[in-house]
Amino acid sequence: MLVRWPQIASEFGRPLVLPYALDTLWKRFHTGRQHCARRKVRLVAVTIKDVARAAGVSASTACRALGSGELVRPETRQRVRQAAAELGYQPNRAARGLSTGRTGNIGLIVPDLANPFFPSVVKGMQARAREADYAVFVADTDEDPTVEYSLVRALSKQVDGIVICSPRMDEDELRDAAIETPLVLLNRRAGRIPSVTVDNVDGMRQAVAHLVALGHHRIGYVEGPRTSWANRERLRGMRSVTAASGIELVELGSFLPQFEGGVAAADQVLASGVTAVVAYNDLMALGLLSRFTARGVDVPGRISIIGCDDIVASSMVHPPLTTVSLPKEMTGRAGVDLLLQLMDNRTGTPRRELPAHLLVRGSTGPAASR
Amino acid sequence: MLVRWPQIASEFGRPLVLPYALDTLWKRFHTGRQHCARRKVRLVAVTIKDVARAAGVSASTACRALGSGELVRPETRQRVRQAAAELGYQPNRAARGLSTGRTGNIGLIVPDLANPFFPSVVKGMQARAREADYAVFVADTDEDPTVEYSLVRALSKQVDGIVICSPRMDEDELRDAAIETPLVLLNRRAGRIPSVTVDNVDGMRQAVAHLVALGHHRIGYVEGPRTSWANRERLRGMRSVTAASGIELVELGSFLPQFEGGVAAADQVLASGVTAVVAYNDLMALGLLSRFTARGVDVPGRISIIGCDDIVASSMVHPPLTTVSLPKEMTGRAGVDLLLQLMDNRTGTPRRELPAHLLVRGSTGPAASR
DNA sequence: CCAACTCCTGGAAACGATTTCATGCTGGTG
DNA sequence: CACCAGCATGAAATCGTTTCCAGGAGTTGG
Repeated sequence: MLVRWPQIASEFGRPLVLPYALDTLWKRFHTGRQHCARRKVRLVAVTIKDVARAAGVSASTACRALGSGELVRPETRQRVRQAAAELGYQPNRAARGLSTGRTGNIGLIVPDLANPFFPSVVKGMQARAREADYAVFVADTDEDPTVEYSLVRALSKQVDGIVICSPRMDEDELRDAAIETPLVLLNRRAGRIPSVTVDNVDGMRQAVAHLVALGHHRIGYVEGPRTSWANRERLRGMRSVTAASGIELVELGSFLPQFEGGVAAADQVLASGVTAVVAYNDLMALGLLSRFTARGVDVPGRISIIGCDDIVASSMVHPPLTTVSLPKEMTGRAGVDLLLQLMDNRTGTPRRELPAHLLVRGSTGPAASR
Repeated sequence: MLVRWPQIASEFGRPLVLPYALDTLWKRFHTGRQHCARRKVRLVAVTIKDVARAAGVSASTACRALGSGELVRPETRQRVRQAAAELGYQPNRAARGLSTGRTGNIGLIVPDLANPFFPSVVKGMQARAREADYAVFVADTDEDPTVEYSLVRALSKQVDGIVICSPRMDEDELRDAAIETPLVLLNRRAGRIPSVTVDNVDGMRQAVAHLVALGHHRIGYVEGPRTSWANRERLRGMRSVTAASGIELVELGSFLPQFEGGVAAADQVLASGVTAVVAYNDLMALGLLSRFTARGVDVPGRISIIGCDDIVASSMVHPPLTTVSLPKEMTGRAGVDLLLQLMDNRTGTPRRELPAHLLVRGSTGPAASR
């Protein structure tokens, strides 16, 4: 039901294809020439009134028929829906937003899109959000907690709820933010704020168990940022698990949670005399590996490395990295789920904890004999 | 000027901090209790009427004062702006959108967020978009041209313009899409659609010149997807440059533009007897490198590798990858620039071509003697 | 036979910002 | 003194959707 309309097209400056009945457009054009000329986009929109007219009902009935469908005779609803489909009606989100106070958008804040961990989370969020007919704004803080807070404030006007992935803010700020707008945290717990986390302690348990089985007795842990909740959890896990197995734990850091941080940590790791090391994340593990390789230290012959996250790059290096794999896309999906739940039912503190699992690849091997 | 309001807070179900004068809120609450209860968010909003009242003018004047500032006495404008600042006024985007027909959003479509090339582009776009007070919707097509087109249609209702990065659609579809909504292409040229591209031919020239200087005479090119314009350009560049230098070019592929594609290509590269290979992108180059390392082929001793893009992972491997570095964030910024330009002046076909430059790292060396 | 009730529908009033149109005021000119 | 241009301002209409309210049609029960 597409109609070409040369007049408008010429005023518009280029060819136009309009999903609209010709006479209606013509009337609009002539009754409000100036208006149309200024607001060009308007011309092509099918409104709910058009649908209502086509179905022979009022706008209010059309609205009810297209919405919940309650309080309308099934026969009427059917007629309206068909008219809407035929005209290709798509509700104007701005108008709906104005009327309902909802935007139909959700926001996602991540520390650094350049860290391959986060794009995976974004993918998961988007997939789930689209299913629920929400669109996602993504914002990046460059690992700056200050930016993080101001982003929450700025975004909160444009979205119905916000998901923050691995927030670096302190707990008070998070609480403040959660008061202003529905908020869900990923990879972090704080107060009564809904959150999706991964069982870091169990992840570390699997890593240590693997190393113990390979005969390692002295294991290093390279810390990431102290502001990271995940780092604190992983450290806690390493401590309790090594203590339980009678293994000696050497704590190193903290370092930047990036490749460079791992490079910087490498020589300290070697000097500490451990035969295996667990890094806060894969980027750092890759940094360790790179520096070891450059210094001619054999991995895993002389030292074993385990990362955390399972980013794509970790299987691209040689040897491929043994790592504690986190369900990244699932984390994103679960975050949206919780947010949706939170948005129509403000009570409660939903929480979700997802499992991690160890992925054994080439960077771990039997402990070197002393 | 924050006021706690226990009554509303209790109805709201949790503590609330309101940036608003107490008496006005009180009035609103009592005149429209039900309404307020339903539309909870509304309660805390400062509208332009509040600003107008505070400044002692009408809403229309307030609007003019906050906008262009024309047609208002400077003194009045000053007063209105101050009132707005004091009340913390933030215009309701939905209402503005309804009135102006603009959304204040722009859309970005990328083939695959998991490819580290694209997040960098996203970062650049976002930085520029925020400067212009636009928000960015990001969507991911999973390399599927069909999804790409339907995403354009879906997004176009919610945004003022769309940027597509490395589109895989064919040219006709792109043209159709560009008719419906302002559109800018990144890494692709098609018809008269505005675009930001990188000088791929010159990038290949630099790569080949480097290899020639190292004594290579027979060079391979591993193709990416045939639907990729960048791939065609790079191939074209390789052909013309090698022809001009009297070098023999071996074309291989096409392969998936991912790590796995490079792995798959590696053995064919070896069998072809070249001493150096240029890959369509870094992910593929990393795949080649990985497979070579696994087979015990010395890089760069036996064979040199050059990638393209300069993703972060390419400096994390051993040896670090020599690559044709593309200005990723700049591409994103320039894309937004063009889109902004296009949105208020529909005529013209702005184009921007950015330079590439070769980054020599460890994966290239002198040609092996035969 | 009328009151009370349910079910569906249409009219109208929001929502908040923008823009058009009308009006009052000032100052300058014939 | 009359008239007009130009400026600053306010009132009102507009965008498209949702929701409230009133009312009509039909049913049930006293």
